Amino acid sequence: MSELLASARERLCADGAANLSLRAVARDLGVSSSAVYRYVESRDALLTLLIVEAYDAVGLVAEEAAAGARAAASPPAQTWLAVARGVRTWALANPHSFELIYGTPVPGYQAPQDTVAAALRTWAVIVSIMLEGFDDGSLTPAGPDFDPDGLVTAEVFAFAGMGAPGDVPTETARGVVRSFTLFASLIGGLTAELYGHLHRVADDFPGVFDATIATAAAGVGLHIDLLG
Amino acid sequence: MSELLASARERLCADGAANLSLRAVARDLGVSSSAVYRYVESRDALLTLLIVEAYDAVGLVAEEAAAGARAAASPPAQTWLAVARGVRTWALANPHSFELIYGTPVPGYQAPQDTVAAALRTWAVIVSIMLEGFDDGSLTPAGPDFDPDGLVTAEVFAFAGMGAPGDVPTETARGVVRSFTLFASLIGGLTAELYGHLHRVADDFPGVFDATIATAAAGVGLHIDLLG
DNA sequence: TCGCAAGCGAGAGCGGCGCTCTTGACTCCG
DNA sequence: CGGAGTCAAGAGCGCCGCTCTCGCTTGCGA
Repeated sequence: MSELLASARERLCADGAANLSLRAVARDLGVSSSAVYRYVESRDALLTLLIVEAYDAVGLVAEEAAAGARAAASPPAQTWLAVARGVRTWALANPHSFELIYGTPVPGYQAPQDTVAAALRTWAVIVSIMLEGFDDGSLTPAGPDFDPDGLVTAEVFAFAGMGAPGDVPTETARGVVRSFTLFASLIGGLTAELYGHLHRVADDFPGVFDATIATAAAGVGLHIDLLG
Repeated sequence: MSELLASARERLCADGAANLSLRAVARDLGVSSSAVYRYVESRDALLTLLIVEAYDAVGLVAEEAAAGARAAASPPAQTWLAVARGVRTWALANPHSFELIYGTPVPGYQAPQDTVAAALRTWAVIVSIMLEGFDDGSLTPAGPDFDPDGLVTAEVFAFAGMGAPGDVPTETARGVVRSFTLFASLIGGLTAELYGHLHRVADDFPGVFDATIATAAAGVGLHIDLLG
C-alpha cells in the first residue's frame, strides 16, 4: 500500500494529475491493473489520498516557515512573507501537487471530509499571523471599511478562538475578512506564475512574487519590508 | 465548423474541460468521430479554440465593465471594482471557461501565440485603470517600497505607452508592478470561491469577494468605497 | 494433519477515449 | 464522360477505468 502511494506520487510528478493512470501505476509496481483495486477503490480515491498528502505538505511548509520566522523574532509582516515564500518554493518544487489542491478540481467535484482538516492547517497559520498583528499593534490596515457582519461563518471565529460572532469587535471581524486577501494573493500570485500568465510580462519571478504579496499585505495592514 | 464550435461549447458547459470528448461532440452533431478531424487537428486544438474564445469573452466583459463605470464618471478605484465584479459574474456563469484559462493547463502546456493577444485584453484594462489613477492623483499606495528595476519586461512598459524602462519614473514602475496584485487578487479570489476553498469559511460570497478585492486594491493605492 | 475460508493477484472483457487509415460516395470541371 | 478533389463512415490500434471470474496461497480451527 505504501509502495502504491509512492509509485503514484512518482507518476504524479512525472505526468501530472490529469494523466495519472491507475494502469501505469500498476505497471510500475509490476502488478496487474486489477490488483490495484484491492487497495484503492477507484482512481479518484487514489487522487484524494494524494490531495490530502499535498494539503498536509503545504500546511507543514507553512507552519515551519512561520515557526522559523518567529524564532528569529520577526514581526508578523515578515513572518507572512516567510510563509508565502515557503509555499512558493514548495509549489515550484511540486507543481503537480499544487495543481491538485489549488488548481481545477479533477472530477465532478468531491472534497471528502478528510481533505478539510488538512486544508485548515494553512488557514490556521494565516489566522495566527493576523492575531499576532492584532496583539502587537503592528496591524494597520489601509483597507476599506465595510460591514463584516455575516460575511464569514461562525466556525471561523470559533476556529480563531474568538467565540461567537456577536462577541467579536467589528474591527477584529474586518481583520478576519481581510485575511482572505492574504490567501487570495498567495493563490493568485502562484497561479499566475505557475500557469504562465506572467509569460512575457515578468522578468524576475521571485521579485514580482514578493512585491505582489507585500502589496496585498499592505492592504491588509501587514507592512512588509522588502529592502532590509 | 461553427456548429462544431457551438456543440463543443455546449459540451464544455455540460461536462467541463477535462471531460470534453471529441467523440461526444461528434455524436451531438450526428456525425462520425473521424469526420471531426476534417475540421480540427486534435482534441487539444479544439480546446485551444475554446481557450481563445474564453479569453476574448472575459476581456470583453472587463472592457464593458470599465466603459460602463467610466460613463458613470466613477473614480478609478470604483472602475476596478466594477471590472472585478463583472469578471466574477462571468466566471460564475461560465465556470468551465474560467477553468480553461485560469485553471490547470490541460495538456503538457502550450500557449500558442493566438491566446496571448486575447489574454492581453484583460491586462490592458488593468493598466488603463492604473494610468487613470496616476493621472487624477487618486492613486495613493499603501504598498511597500521596493526596487522595481528588472522586475517586469520592457514589453509591458511599451504596452502601457511608457516608452523604454529607463524613461519610466521609479514610482510609476512600482505602480506597474503593484498592479500585478490586482490581477492576483482577482484570480486568487475567484479560484478560492469557485474551487471550494471558501467552503465552511465564507457565508456571503459576493461580500467576501468585494472585501478581498478592495483590500488588495488598497495596497495598490486604489481606495474602493464599499459603503456608498 | 486435513479442510475450509479468506485474501490476493492474474487475466479476460466491457465500454469509452484519441487518433489513423482505408474505403466509398458525391461534386465539380475540363 | 472521366478524372480530381472533397467529404464522411467504418474499422482498427492502443490506451483508459472498472468489473468479474478464476485460480493460488495462506492461515486457522477441527
